[in-house]
Amino acid sequence: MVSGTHRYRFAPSPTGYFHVGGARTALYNWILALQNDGVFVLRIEDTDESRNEPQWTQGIIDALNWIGISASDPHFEGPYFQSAYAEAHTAAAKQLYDGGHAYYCDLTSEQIQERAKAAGKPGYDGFSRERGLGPGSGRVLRFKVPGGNTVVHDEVRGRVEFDNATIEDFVLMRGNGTPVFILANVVDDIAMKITHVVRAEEHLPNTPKQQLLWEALGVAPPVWAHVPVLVNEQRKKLSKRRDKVALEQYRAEGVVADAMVNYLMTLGWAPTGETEIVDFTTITRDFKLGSVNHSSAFFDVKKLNAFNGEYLRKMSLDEFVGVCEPWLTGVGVPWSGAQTAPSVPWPVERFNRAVFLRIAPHVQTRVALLSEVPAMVDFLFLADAPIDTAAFDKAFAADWARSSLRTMREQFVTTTWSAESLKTIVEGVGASIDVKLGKLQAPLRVATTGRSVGPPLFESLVVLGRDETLRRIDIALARAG
RNA sequence: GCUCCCAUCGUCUAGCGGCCUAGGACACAGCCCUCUCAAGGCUGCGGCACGGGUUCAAAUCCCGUUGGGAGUGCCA
Repeated sequence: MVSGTHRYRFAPSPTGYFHVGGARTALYNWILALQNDGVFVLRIEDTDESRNEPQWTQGIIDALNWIGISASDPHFEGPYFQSAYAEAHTAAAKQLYDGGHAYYCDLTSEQIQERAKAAGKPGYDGFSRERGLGPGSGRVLRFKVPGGNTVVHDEVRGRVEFDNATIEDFVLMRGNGTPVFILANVVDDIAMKITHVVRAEEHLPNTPKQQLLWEALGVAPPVWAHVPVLVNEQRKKLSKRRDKVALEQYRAEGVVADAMVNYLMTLGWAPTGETEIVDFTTITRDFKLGSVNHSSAFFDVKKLNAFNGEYLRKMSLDEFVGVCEPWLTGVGVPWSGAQTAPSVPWPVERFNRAVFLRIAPHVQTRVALLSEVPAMVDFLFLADAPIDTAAFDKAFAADWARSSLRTMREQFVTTTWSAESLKTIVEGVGASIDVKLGKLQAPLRVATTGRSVGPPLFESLVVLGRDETLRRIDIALARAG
């Protein structure tokens, strides 16, 4: 086993928004580094020039920072850029070639396919192994896979054995002289003294190749750990193309970091105890690679949202108001990169923090996502009630609707402007015409808030104010005809 | 096709040979609470893929079947 400092790494390629699966893998590595007082190395694998965009790198750093993996933490190292290590990759390739572990091949992929077809076996058949070709333009460098077996010792899966005969002589250097992922990855891991490679299960099949490379390079392989992949409803690996996987998107919708981290950690692993809602300290204390599940896990947005709702409700009022702010003002949270800030439904100058503070306790128990907050309080900051036509028509369909609303209005003029007295008035009106409060409040609610659902009505009206309430009732009465 | 991985409620999981009549959470349904909607409380629905072994005893160990998934690029 490894002695000395544990060095973990997270090696994403900057090819798009930050993937939730990547977030989970990063979290595993981070937690392990924290537990062992080790190091979390961030390496940006930017060797495929065709797919890389520089802006994604900052996105990765921002995303990591959001979930608590801070670049300024002493356990954090990097970012390193794979592209900066090209010389080391080339040198390793030469070492492998000189040592007889690799050879050049000039076959095109078409030729390889033809040979495979003729032989009835898929893959490259080692045609150039003994041809003694030297380097040259268009020639790829291939690894000479030795005979025998390769046994991978995996921290989550145990012992996995591969028959080397099933591993073809894979490419190390492209025809244009650039290294491919598998070589660059291993060389970088060696250069960065990585001791533990914790990554998604999709990498398990090429682990024997990497292990062979470590050995050919004369270095003892790291501890491997392959964690199950995250899948969609169809049980397919989460993909950027067809699934909603961008961490930034969940953030923009109002998922808070703690909820995201907690939820991600319940996928493939579970905290001990009765509840799944646990803080990060508990997670870092209890997490064990050995207890990570072996099967893929469905990334369930519904459950994520439920977690988020719990986190929101657990906050103090101040905290809650604080996290709501960006959705109310359009500023406050760094929607970095290509992510656009949410649009606020009212003119910014109409927003009043003190007013929101009064209604906030009632919205706190009613939202799962922060992005749902504006629609719940927009009636307070819009010049007029944002009338939902269908709700309006339905509320005013009853024959008692207009008359009862008029009666309420009359009494609203002189009453004490408190939730209790408003409720008493409405109840009184209801009793006189034998209509239950639940039904009777509908016209009043739609007239003043524009919607059939929302925060408690009387508290809302108190915050709205007497004058505005009366004005909106008049408008609604006129509209109802 | 080949290689590898996987298999407990619909979903995420607890369980690592007897504490299991299989526990929790999300979702769903009902009830309570209630000015709408939530939140909260209670209740319910629902699972060890199948077949063989091993054992006094198997969800737990072994083998097979079936079913999923991943990999199979001069992508990472």
